[in-house]
Amino acid sequence: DGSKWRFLEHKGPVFAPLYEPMPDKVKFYYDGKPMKLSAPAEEVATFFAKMLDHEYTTKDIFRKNFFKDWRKEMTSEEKTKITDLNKCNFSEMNEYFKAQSEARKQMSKEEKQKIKEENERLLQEYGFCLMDNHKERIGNFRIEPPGLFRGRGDHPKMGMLKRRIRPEDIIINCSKDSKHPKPPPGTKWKEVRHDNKVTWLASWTENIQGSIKYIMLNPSSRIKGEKDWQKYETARRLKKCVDRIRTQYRDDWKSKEMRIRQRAVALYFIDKLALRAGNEKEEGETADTVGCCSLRVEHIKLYPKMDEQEYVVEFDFLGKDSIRYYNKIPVEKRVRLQHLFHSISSASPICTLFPSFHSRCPLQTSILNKHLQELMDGLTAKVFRTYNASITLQQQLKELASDDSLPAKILSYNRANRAVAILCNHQRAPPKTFEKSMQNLQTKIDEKQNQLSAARKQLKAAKADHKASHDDKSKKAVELKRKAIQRIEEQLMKLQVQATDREENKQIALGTSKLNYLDPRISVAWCKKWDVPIEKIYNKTQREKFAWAIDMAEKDYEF
DNA sequence: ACGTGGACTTGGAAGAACTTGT
DNA sequence: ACAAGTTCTTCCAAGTCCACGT
Repeated sequence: DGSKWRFLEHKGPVFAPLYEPMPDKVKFYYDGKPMKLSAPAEEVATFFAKMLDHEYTTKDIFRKNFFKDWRKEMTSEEKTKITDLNKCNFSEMNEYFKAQSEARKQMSKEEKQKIKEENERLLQEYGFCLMDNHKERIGNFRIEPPGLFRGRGDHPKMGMLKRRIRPEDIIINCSKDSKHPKPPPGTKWKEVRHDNKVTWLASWTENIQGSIKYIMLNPSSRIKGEKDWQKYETARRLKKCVDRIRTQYRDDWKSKEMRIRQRAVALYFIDKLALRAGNEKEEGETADTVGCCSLRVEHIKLYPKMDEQEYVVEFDFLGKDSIRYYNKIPVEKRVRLQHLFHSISSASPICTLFPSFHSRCPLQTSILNKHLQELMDGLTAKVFRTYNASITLQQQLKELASDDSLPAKILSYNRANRAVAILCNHQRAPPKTFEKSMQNLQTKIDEKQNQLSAARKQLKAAKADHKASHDDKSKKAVELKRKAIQRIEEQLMKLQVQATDREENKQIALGTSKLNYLDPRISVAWCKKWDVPIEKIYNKTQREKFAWAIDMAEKDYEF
């Protein structure tokens, strides 16, 4: 009936610590002269000071937005005095924070232990709730602290002040018959409601985009786990009818109706390239990123012939989180789509790729999803990502499966995982320490190789010795050397595998696919089949999230 | 039918915690 | 014991999709 729980009790959120004013000796300078700031202005200044080493603070938009919002917190005198951000010197504040974090690192064991215990106490008190007779872990029980908004990519709002959230901003959601959370002394909640049609425990409206933020349960909770399971079951249902759907959209490429042809091409891209749906967004409110339906002419190039291949489409656009998507694919004969090639050559680059000439509006995700819903119950664009990710993992694991050593098996698994991450375009910035850590590994490999050749020489010597003397002692020595070589060879192999894995993973982020796209039962089954301990694949958090799958899947599980 | 707000999933980066080698 | 390196956890932004109201 749409209700998500019958009973819900919790203690409410933990608020961000109050602002602690700077010690007097830490000065802010305007135009070279020290200046004491009012507490509100000083607090916002510290947000900027903390980020001084970050590239953000050099960006024009960031500086402009910050300065505008900072001025709103100033007293009228401050406002008249401070008129130019370039004349502001936050470096003492910046050094103060660096010193503080250094001091934190240098704390004694006891002090660190004390902090740890305090955190643990907070977690025990606020980090859990009671939902339908189960104690469940809350995902984010701390309210986001105030600070400067950091968007990704070219975000027009970067640098704006994210304001402090007070109890008066918070809506609490819990059972009527539960012990309601108490607001801090002298304050009130915005509202206490009892809505069991939703899963969140508390919410507030954030001031940058005006969107709502929630406090929800941890992925290990029943409510998230069931949903996750359901998601993979939907993807498995798609597996059963994907052939039919593919046949249909190929047929639709020939449709007389432009609308249907466009829909079919979009669907093809979503299926083949695992593109996101691409909802329309309000212009100027966010970074300019696109998905399938919001692709513009400027994002693709068509090559009637490229190298050996005919009809190549080149994609180059910024997707979610402003991550660049770049790919070239030869399209199937029938998708050489008259209309795609036609309309693109004449259209302006900023036109959407799927405009509509006959109806007023371009292809929208809602239209696409409505169509998908008719093809299969519960089918939406993102199900294709889940389906293609999971089926790819399963296939790759079949191909890569081997009776190799454990490290080799894990390399195989990571490679399969990597194939999925590449499909979904999950990229990361190469780690700052990447080159160095590769070098270190190489040094280790070289050392191991030297060790190996030394050991081989020793074996030879031992053999010669044995030949000469033929006694038991020398025979034993030969055996020992053999064993030593075997051990070193294993170690060397392990290092080499590690190096390969790391190199291949330089710019690939495996986490997102592992956590959100791969049916965990595939991995559990693979572990059981090949005798790989599940801990090698999933860490503690991941095992908690996928507890349902670990319980459920046997070695013959098929996605 | 359409547009908007709301709820929930997905995403990479940064910071914290742990491990390893010296 | 400690510094460096690696892995885990947290953070919070940015998507998807649906329900609801007009």
